[in-house]
Amino acid sequence: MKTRDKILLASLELFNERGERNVTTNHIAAHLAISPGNLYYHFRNKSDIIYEIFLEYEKLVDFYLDIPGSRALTLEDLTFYLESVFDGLWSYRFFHRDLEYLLDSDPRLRRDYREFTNRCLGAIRQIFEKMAEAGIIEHQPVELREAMSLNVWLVITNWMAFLKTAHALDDDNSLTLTELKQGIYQVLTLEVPYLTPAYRERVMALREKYRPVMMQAEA
Amino acid sequence: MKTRDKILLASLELFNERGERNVTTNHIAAHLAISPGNLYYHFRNKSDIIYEIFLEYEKLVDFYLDIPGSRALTLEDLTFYLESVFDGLWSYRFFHRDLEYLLDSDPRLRRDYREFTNRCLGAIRQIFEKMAEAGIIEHQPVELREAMSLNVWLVITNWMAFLKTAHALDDDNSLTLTELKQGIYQVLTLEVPYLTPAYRERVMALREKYRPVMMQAEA
DNA sequence: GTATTATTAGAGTATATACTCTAGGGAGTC
DNA sequence: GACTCCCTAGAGTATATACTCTAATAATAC
Repeated sequence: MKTRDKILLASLELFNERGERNVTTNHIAAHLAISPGNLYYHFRNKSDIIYEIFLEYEKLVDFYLDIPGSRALTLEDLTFYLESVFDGLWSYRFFHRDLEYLLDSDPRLRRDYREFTNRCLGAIRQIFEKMAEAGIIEHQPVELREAMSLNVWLVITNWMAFLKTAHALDDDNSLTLTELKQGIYQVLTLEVPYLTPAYRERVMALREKYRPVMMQAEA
Repeated sequence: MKTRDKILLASLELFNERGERNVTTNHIAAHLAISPGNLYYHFRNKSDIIYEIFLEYEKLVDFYLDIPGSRALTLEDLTFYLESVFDGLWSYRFFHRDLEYLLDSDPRLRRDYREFTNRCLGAIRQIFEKMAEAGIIEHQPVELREAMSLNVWLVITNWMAFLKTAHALDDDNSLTLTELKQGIYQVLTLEVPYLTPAYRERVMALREKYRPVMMQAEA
């Protein structure tokens, strides 16, 4: 593998593990057993590394959230979208942790991320529309659908932060992908009241699969 | 005012304005035109300052979210809770921005914040119960109410991050309390499908008051 | 083979950051 | 006046961080 790619991979790994704030360019170089000079030969600065990692993340999510216009949406599609989005969040989980700082330090990233958010919101809206067309949920006024899409986005992007801050994982940072995917339960909760009688049971069963085993230890 | 209190006040102000990560103890001292030695006479380290600020924040929210058990809940009560919570978020807005890092660097804070979250979730659950008792929303199974409370919490605590990252405020950090309170619109959106016929119109009118004027500039 | 280009090592640097240490001032008390 | 206690100044320091610079080595082109 090319050094450049190794740097990106190691950075992502370290960022995810320890948080971007706790990982310096020297750490990354040391982790790869290369010199700082080598790292700076491939990237102008830390921001550039982060930006490239974001581009990968963006590409991944854009790929998953490419909603086909031609055919009707099934429950399997819905499951796939949800699973994929949470997989993406997991693989690039450092990103949302320090998002505000990252956007403040890199105007390109700020601009791109804003557009990325808008595309995601658009995809969520589309999914809602196709769910309504497929008779999974009831039709809703545009205004309500818009606000609901935004709430879905808020729940999706911040479920992990909730787990990491409110959960009882003091010891090691033992967050797992399985726990993260319990966010799907929360997302589907938003749709519960809108389910059609025809689909209610099936969606509720799907939701049940992601139900947290035990929410949290008592204080 | 005592120097100690001045330090807390200036720290909060600078943290809110520039983000905790961008504010050093030297900055705080310089801002107050006192010496670093003086600052460290009053606080052992930066973490201690942050912890004390958190205690203030905690006290404020606990005070607002003290749900009286004796009388029925009114729409005015609900408005008060929502307004108060968003006021609190605004006054201590630096806190959620770097939350994960802060909790990682201070075990006291981690423990206290977790309990704080649980208390807030409890208060939200209570409010839902009292809204059901008052006939504002329909009764719901415990399991659904629990998941809904959590979603309310997610929307409340992350609405600001959404505004700061997705909104088109590149130039100056021109986020206003008014914009922040549009989060109330999002929270009430969660309750829309559960409103009783008796209250539906009134709650929808309340929600409309917080409606964003124009959501976001097109890309 | 030689010239050129791409890659790498590794020492080094300017700046920042959190924090320490010593000396002393001011106010009250005896 | 001397003693004490609280508070403050300000120089100073150890460490970290992002990044640079030079020289050398490997790869490729001709």
